[in-house]
Amino acid sequence: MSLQFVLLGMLREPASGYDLKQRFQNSVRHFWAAELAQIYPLLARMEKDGLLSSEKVPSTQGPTRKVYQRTRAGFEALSQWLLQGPEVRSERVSWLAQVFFLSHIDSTQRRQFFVELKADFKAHLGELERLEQGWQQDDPRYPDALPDETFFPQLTLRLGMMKYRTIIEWCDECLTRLEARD
Amino acid sequence: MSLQFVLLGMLREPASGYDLKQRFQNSVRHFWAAELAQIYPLLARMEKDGLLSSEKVPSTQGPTRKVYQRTRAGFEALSQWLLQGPEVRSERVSWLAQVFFLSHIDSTQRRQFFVELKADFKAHLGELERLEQGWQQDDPRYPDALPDETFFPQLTLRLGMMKYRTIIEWCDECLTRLEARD
DNA sequence: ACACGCATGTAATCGGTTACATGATTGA
DNA sequence: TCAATCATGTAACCGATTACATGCGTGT
Repeated sequence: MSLQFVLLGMLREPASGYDLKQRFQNSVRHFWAAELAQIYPLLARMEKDGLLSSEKVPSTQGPTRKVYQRTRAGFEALSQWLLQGPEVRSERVSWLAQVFFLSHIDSTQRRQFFVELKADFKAHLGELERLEQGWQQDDPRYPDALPDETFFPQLTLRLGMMKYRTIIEWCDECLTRLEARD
Repeated sequence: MSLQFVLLGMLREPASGYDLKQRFQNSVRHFWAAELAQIYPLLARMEKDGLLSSEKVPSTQGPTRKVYQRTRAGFEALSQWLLQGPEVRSERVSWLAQVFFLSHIDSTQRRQFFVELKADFKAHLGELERLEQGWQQDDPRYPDALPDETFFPQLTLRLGMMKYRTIIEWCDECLTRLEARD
């Protein structure tokens, strides 16, 4: 049910489903993704539940837009979610499961696996670093004097980079240890 | 579909659904979880697909056990999965989403959030550290002279600890930065 | 003429969780 | 007697993915 709260959080300013999907791309994408096919029905249900209100706004191109707003109840639900404390759920990381069983393939393939893994996460890290540079250039208050609404997003960005760097470091470590064993 | 491959990987030696669930608890639990209600039907389907074979073995207590074995095709499927390279999928981390929107609650509650988060991950780290100590005491070859079947699991354990330590470090950083802002 | 971006949605399916049903043996 | 462990499964539901359907406006 967290998508509901993510949508509520993103509706600081009114937006359509289409808008929200865009907002996902350049903010929470690294720890939360959602498709339009999931967003549209959920918005409808949230309106029915009184968490959102909507109004139709004609569009310059395409069908009329349905622009949603947070209601008072919506805001309450959001803060309740945050006040409940951190929601730490068990995650599923398939590439870690693959590492766990990597003894089933031969040693060149094993090394290759870590090389690819490292490349993947280097690419992810690069994306975040570019994002950071953008923010840095756009706002001289970056990072510690930022207003609350961007300071907390910045914290998540920072953890993302730290996490990716640990994984890259670990890949290197694995590669040297594998070579030492061969 | 990764659960399928995790099961194939765990079936290095024959096991029942119930056994497999136990094996989850003390090995892959930190990056993959599964309930019996998901395991039983999946095992049945995998047998139908020719990846597993089963035989009924009477039990000392409870109903007769259904013990599964990997077939040749099952082994092929597993190595194919590993040879395809790392499966890096987008993850959903709800507590990070909460941090992203944390500006919606007041500053004491915000700090409280990070305190709880840190405690949660310290507990997780503790579990892994205890697991490591056990392995260390059981096998003098730990960690670099271990046989392949336990060396790779050990790598995943190590990354788990590294990841949790970065998160804890980040929590501390967030707390000092928040105090500096207030 | 055709592809692309805007903008809305539905339907089928899949992976996972929660709750329920059954029944034997063992130990407090 | 009662709870726990062993051991199998089914059913209902929920969250997420993939595929499909529709149609306007703009630029090549």
